[in-house]
Amino acid sequence: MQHVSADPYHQGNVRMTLEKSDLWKSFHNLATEMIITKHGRRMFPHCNISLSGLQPYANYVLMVDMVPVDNFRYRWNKGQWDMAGKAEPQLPCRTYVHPDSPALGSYWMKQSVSFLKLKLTNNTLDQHGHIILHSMHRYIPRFSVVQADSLYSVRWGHFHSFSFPETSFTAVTAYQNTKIAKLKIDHNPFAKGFKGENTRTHSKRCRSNKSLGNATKKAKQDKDPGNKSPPDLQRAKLDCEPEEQRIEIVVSDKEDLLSPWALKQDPSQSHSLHTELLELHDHRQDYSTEEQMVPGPASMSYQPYRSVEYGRLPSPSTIVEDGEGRRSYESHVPDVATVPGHETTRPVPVRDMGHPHHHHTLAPAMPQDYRVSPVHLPMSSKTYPGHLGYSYPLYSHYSTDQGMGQWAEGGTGQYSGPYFPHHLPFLTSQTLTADQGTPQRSVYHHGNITAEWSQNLSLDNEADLAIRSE
DNA sequence: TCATCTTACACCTTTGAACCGT
DNA sequence: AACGGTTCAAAGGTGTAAGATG
Repeated sequence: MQHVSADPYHQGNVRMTLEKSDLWKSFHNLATEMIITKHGRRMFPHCNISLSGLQPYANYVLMVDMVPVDNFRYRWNKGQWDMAGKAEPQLPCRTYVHPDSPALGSYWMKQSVSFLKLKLTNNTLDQHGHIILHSMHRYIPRFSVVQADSLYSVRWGHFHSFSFPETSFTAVTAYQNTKIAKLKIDHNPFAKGFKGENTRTHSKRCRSNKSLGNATKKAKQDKDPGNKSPPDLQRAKLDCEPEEQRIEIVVSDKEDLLSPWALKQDPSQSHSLHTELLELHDHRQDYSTEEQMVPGPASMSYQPYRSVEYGRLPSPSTIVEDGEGRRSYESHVPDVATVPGHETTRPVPVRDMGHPHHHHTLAPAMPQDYRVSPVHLPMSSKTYPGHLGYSYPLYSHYSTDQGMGQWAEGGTGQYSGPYFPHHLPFLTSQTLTADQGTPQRSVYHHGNITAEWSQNLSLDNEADLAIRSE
């Protein structure tokens, strides 16, 4: 198969559209909750996007990670979400790489891209590559498209990052809002067993009135329909992070952006703001990337964008809405290739991860600090038509107050060294797991061992592409 | 006591192998 | 032998209830 590398300086205008936007909005209007479990739970609705504006014969890697919306912990109280203090220290941020990555632009644009198999967990020691989240914290998925011929070269790619306000959610271990649970039952085919009140199981499960479950008890509290919004939600900072690591999120309550928190509290204010910005300013990075927040329909009269060209001015952008309610964001930012020469050549000690001053060692084109990003690779990255493949999430930044047990403990596939290869600030240290129950490819990326991994990856990708081209 | 988390469970869909007919 | 359709069992995705935990 012939690979044609696109001129990084003349990339097209990348546009991303959220599929099933209406469904997302339905959940968003009730304050979306996503169950997280020890062994990992899929999202519902799951992330499904479509892409355009890619170069058909250039390879791209698609990724998604979960960005904390703010720096608070929440609690469900009397039918509404209340702030319940400061957020827990940030966990090792994992990035889920779409199992088809890398693939040609034509492949990504041919059909919508599903992140169905992405799983969320609250298990900080998870080794299955699931995205680790804190319960009772709020997140928003961030999709990233980077032109790269392999995961190996992602580090040099130019990132286009997109977020959709209606996909924000609160991670929970059990549903707090029964309306959310009901909505999930209504739309998730796997939950059909819970449809209808007259089912055998339902009557069986309701046999005990004195032992009402969490959600049942909460249902009584739901009598109060007003989901009030913490006023501070409109502007919150991750001030638990060092200055350089702060993610600033500016959110207005225009339209339904975070509406369960804002509109229902005081509808009169729902249209008081005519700006809708959600900026994720990650000051840690000095790299070139674009991060774009797709606004709600009501915001069509203006041009909100979140194209954060770190160190550069944001560029013009266009909001596009099709007849089916899908919204997309088109990037007009001229891509600027980042070159390896921007990186430092000094290895970074593990203990310094998350240090406020480490950002100078960053690669120039990563949405987060991926210097210490152990990569999960499957035994094979092959995916077949009609079958979803494995995931090989990347791991991003740590902060100093995060437990490192996940990486520090010994054994197969465990990181054991204090340094990361200086020439691989992005793909580093290990392959922890493939899929559950799958034999692990354990490679510690030091020196020429890295080349071994690279070779394996390359071979897998070649085979993958060959299969797809058939 | 309370909020939150974990686990087991029944029910369901999805998946893929086996089987059959053409 | 190859292909396509059907069947069926296993695997795995759901929310709920009940108990555990801190």
